[in-house]
Amino acid sequence: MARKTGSHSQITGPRIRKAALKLIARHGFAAVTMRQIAAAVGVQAGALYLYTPDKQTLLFDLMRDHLEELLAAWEAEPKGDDPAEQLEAFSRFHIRFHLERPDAVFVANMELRNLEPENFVAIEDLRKRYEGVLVAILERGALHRDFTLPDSRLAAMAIIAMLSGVNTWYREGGRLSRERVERIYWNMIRRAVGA
Amino acid sequence: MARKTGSHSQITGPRIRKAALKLIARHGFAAVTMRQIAAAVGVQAGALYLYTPDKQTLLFDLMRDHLEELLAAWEAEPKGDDPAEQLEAFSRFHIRFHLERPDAVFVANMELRNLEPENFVAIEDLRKRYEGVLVAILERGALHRDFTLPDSRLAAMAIIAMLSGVNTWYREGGRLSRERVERIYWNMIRRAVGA
DNA sequence: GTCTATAGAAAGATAGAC
DNA sequence: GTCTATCTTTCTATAGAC
Repeated sequence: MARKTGSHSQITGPRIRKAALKLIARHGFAAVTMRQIAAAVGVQAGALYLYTPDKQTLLFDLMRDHLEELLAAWEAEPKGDDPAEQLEAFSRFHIRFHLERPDAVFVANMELRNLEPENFVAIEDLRKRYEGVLVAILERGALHRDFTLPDSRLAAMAIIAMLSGVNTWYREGGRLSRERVERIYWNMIRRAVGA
Repeated sequence: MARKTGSHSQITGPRIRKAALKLIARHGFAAVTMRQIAAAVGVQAGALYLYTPDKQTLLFDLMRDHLEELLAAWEAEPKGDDPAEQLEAFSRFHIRFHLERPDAVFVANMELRNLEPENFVAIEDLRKRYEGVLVAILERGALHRDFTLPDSRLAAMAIIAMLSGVNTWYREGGRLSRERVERIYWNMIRRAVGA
C-alpha cells in the first residue's frame, strides 16, 4: 500500500477528535487505546502525538470544548424576559443541544473520573457555570412569585437530571418527535415548579 | 513478613466485592487493575482468581447482585393501594435505596459499556424490570384519572432520571436532610404528574 | 505530516510451592 | 487459601526514516 504524503493537519485534527469522541463514548476513556483512535482515523498511533501531547490532554480538550460550546450556545439562544419563558427556553434548549451531540454529552458526563485533578477542577467550573444559569432563572422566578419552590438549587439539580435523561432513551425516528418530547418535558417542569 | 495461613473464603469474598465496588466507582472498571483490588483487600492478585473466574465476571456479578437486591427490596417495601400512594412510596424508596449504596449504584449505571454482550442483555433485563414497576404505577394512575399524563413511559423515564440524580449531589450531613429531600422531590413529582 | 520500529511499563491470568 | 514468580499480551509514548 502506498504511503500517504503531504500535509493534512487541518483535516486530521478534527477527525481525531471526532473519532476519539465516538470511541470514548462507546467504550470509555480507559478502555480506548490510542491505536484504536488512530485506526479509526486511518493513521498510525504515533501520528496522534502531533495533535495532542498525551491521551489525558485529548480527553480534557474534548470535554472543555463541549462545555464551552454549551455555554456559548445558551448565550446566543433567544429567550424572553419573564422567568417562565426563560425556563421553557432553557428546557427546550437543553434537550435540543444535548440530543444533537450525544457522544460529546456522554463523554462530558461520564469521564469526570478519568480527569487528573487540575483538569477536573477546570471542567467542574464549567459545569457549575451551566447549572448556575438554571439556578438564576429559578431564583428570579421564585422571587417574583412566578414559581413555587422550596429550594431553587435542589430544583435546578432535579430539572437538569430529568432533561439530561432524555439522551439515554431518545432515538431519532422513534415513537415521539423531538418537538413532542420538548413539549411534554416542559409541561412536567412547568407543573413541578408551580408555574 | 509472615505469610497468612488458614481459610478465609467467607471473609475474603465479601471484602473483594466491596473493595472492587469502591475502586470501580471511583476510577471506572477499565482503569482499575486486579492488582489494585487485591492490594485494597490485602492479598496478592492471583488470590482473586479463587473468587472470580475473571475480571468481567466480577463486574457482572456486582451489577447483577445490586439490581436483584433493588428489585427484592421494592417487593418488600410497604406501599398503599392507590396510585398516588404508590408513587410516593416509589419515589421515597428510590432515593433512600440509592443513597444507601452509592458505589453500587454508580457502577450499575456507568459500567454498562464494559459488559460483554451476553452480560449486557441480562443486566438490561433487570433494569427494564425496575423501570416497569414505575411505568405500571403511572399507567394505573392515568387510567383511574389520578394522574394527568400524556405518556406514561416518558414520564417514568423522566422521574427515574430525576430521582437518580440525587446521588450525584447529596452529601450526608449537608444542607438538607434526606427526609427533606424526599419530601421536596415527592412534591415536584406529584405536581409534575398532576396528582 | 506520517510512517515503521521499539523502548519501557504494566496489564490479566496461570503454575506450582507451602 | 494464599503466596511468589512469571508468561504473554498490550499499552503509551518516543526516535528516526522518508
